[in-house]
Amino acid sequence: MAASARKGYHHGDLSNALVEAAIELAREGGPEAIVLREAARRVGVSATSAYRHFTNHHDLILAVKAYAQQELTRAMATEPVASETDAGARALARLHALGRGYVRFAQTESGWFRAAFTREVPTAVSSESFRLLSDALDGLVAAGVLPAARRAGAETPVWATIHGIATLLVDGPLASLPASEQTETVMRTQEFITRALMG
Amino acid sequence: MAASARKGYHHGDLSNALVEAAIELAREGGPEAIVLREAARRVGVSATSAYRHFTNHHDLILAVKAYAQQELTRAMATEPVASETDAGARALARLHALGRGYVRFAQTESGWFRAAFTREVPTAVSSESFRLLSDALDGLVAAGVLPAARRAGAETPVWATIHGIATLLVDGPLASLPASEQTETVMRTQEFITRALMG
DNA sequence: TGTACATCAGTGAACGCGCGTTCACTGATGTAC
DNA sequence: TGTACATCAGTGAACGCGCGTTCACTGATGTAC
Repeated sequence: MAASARKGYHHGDLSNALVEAAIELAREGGPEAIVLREAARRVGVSATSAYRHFTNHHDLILAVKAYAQQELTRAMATEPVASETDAGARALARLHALGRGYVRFAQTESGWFRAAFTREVPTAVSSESFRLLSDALDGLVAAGVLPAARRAGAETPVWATIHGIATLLVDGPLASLPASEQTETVMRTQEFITRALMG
Repeated sequence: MAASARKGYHHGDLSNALVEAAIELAREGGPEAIVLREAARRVGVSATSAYRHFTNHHDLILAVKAYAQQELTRAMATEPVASETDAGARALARLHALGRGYVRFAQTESGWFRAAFTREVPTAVSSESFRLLSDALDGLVAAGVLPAARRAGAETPVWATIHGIATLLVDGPLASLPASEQTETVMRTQEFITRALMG
């Protein structure tokens, strides 16, 4: 059911309605499931009408990809942070929360997660989520727990590690692991990151 | 050009010829490019004939995926190892070579790399490449450079890190980085792993 | 050594599918006078 | 306040595409007697 039902011949908010339908398709089946005709069908509109609002199929996918990236960022930002009294531990807890949010998003919204990284439509790094990570690393330095000499360029290896575990668990050969082992694996990976940064 | 040209009505080695053609398709365009009809076309045979050797399209993809995993393992195993005199450094060099091989394979044969991890046809972990990693980690313990207490379950975080960087570089948002920065990034990631294991 | 016959490995035509996209159109809306 | 008309946002029919797969078939091969 589309967010805004039609009122008459003109829809009024078709562009948004189509994107919303496409987002739902991606949620259910990942980026491959973003089918222009199906999105139009769900909104209750002819397939052709989409071309008044998007230049083509890729354009629609792009909109969904942007949304999925934004949701990933939100999952990272809203993941609860373990409360700690020590400043160093607090900074570390913040970093871990980002990682947990990332992996959890991949697990609970794997369709969106895959859409956020679809090759179909190449995009640059989402600067927002990269910023969250940067800030958390800065926090580690400020708390005196990460040597400043190691700070430069630390984002990428941390990101790679979390992205790797998320991908392997959700999309890859570790998907068949029982849930308890998946959790265990994620925790070990977080410890791994901790040690790499300040071990 | 198929490896074994036809001689008459019967091909003689059609099953292999089709797999080889499919492997080449994947090399050029990744797993999505594995098209049964196209493989048959390249071998010079009717599309229908494939069904004498494979139950369906997925079956063909599976064969290609297995091959790609095997090639990945081979790339890891054949990557030159930096020579070191110290036993600890030697063990570490071995681990680094595996990672370099992994990333290099992803970069130079990205079609195969993606095929090795295609969701289209789910498979378990390739035990061979996992074994290489296990052995390298055992080597670190034997050389006294990785504390035995940290050995258990170390494979996954290391794998995740390398897999993550490979994926981001080849398939993802880091693909647009200039080559020199890519190399730099991979090196930093290797150091990151080193520190996590023995820092 | 020859022959009947089962089996195997190919063939070509066709089906059904669903997609993205184009085209000429029409109904609704808003603006100039 | 009413009307002409440009513009905007929809429509339905159709195209072309290429895919995986099924079907009834035929040519080649090998084995039993």
